Amino acid sequence: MTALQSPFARKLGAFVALSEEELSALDSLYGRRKAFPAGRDMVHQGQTDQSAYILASGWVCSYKLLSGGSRQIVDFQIPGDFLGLRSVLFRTSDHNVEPVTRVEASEVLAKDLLETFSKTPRLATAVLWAASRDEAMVVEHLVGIGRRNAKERMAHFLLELGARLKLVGLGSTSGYACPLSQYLLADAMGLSAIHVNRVLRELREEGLVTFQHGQVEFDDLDGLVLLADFDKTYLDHDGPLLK
Amino acid sequence: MTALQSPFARKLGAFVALSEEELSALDSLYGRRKAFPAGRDMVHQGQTDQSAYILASGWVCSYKLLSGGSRQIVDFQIPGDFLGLRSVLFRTSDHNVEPVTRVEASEVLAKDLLETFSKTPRLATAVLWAASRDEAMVVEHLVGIGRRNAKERMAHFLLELGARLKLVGLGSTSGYACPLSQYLLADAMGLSAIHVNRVLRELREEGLVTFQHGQVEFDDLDGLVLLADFDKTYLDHDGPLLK
DNA sequence: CGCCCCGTTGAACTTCTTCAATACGCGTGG
DNA sequence: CCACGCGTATTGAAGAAGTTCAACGGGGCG
Repeated sequence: MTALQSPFARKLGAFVALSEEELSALDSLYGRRKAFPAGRDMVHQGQTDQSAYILASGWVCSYKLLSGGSRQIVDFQIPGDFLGLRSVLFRTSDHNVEPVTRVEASEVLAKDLLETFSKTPRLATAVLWAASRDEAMVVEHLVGIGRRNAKERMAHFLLELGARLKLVGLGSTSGYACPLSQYLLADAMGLSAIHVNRVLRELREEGLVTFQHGQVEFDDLDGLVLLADFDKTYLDHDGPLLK
Repeated sequence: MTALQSPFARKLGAFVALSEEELSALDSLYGRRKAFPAGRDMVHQGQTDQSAYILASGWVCSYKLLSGGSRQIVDFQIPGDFLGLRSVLFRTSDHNVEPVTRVEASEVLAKDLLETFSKTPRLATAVLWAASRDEAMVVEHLVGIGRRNAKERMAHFLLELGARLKLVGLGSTSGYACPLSQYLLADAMGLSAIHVNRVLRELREEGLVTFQHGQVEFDDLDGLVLLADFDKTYLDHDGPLLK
């Protein structure tokens, strides 16, 4: 159980130390497992009454389109992330969701979710904690686009992604596998794809990070953290915050 | 009662038609009334265990500081807005809150809030609806900074603010009073104050909107909406969404 | 009166975008 | 098996958008 935890359990475990009982309650949450091919939207803007999902494998992005045709990616979800928590609670999806890779996700029914929460409140705390972190990340993203230049922004993004992946066992302080194209990066960072390319080259040439062939390698983690003004505290928590 | 509603009641009423009973339950929510002078932070980053507030008068902004000294304003709160709902539920404030003007706000204790929610669920729905709208606004803000140029961004911002103010009776389709300096606008839009000045001049000279002497006047609302790619639907709802 | 904050404008400069062209890998159909 | 097309990565050069530096005017307040 401990060795083969799901990414979701692993992530929650970083926030709240979970008992065997709570872990099994978590298992009962998982509904039907569904697969989605890369590229075709899972969720459309304005769609109502949809399920939530827990990502088991693969990456997705949440984005909004503008009338001019450009798009802004609001955030990425990686394995272990909860998808559509808000839209279950409020039944309003104001953005689209597109799988970046092939994706496997477990459906979570609103009923089961609420039931589990009332039976194991610590689990609810953990999930809401995770949701709160997601919100904070959107704010941090906003700050980055508004007040960081392209290089700092990219550095911060790669570090944050690394921290999140490490939390679910998909990365380490030395690097991680990353399926994002430069076009996706551009839409996330509010840049052009060409500039993304240049920025990545500069970061590489300065010996800070190498992002090539779907692999991010931190060549100088401290230097990168410094450049990005990255808050290292939540990069490094190995034990649960709440015993 | 109906004539002299608080801004908060007025806003919730736009989402959910409230009965007399629900309105009086709302009244019981309001705790001690506090006043804050302009300029001195009400909430600091990292502060724990603080109250929530409902703004009665005045404007505040929520912002984050970067190590370089620049800051990014995440959003503004106006009369009727709930302040710190999240930090009551999660007890983590990851940003600062500064009054833009002198502010009067009613304290809301977590206990009273939850109690009221369980007694009058429709009120809970209304509050969460409002919270959800706030979240959506942060996302829209992110999109604007990432993918709209300065003029479109400013236009969108002024329209959104107008829509929010109209909801609480502090504005109309022709304009509203706005205490924000060009420096505050700059920090909100991710621009320099100088460029904000230029953009405002251009918008004025093109006959779209005039922002001078603390007053925003929509000179050509349709033209502005067009320029900003503004979703007019929630600008215009005069009646409650939920009877 | 003088100070400070805010608004305003000009001019030089940086950052990022756009346009254009080339290269590479991979899968498909001939 | 190879040619072709498509999506992605890469680079150069010109141009647009926004920043920075510098200076000045006006109004409110101690």
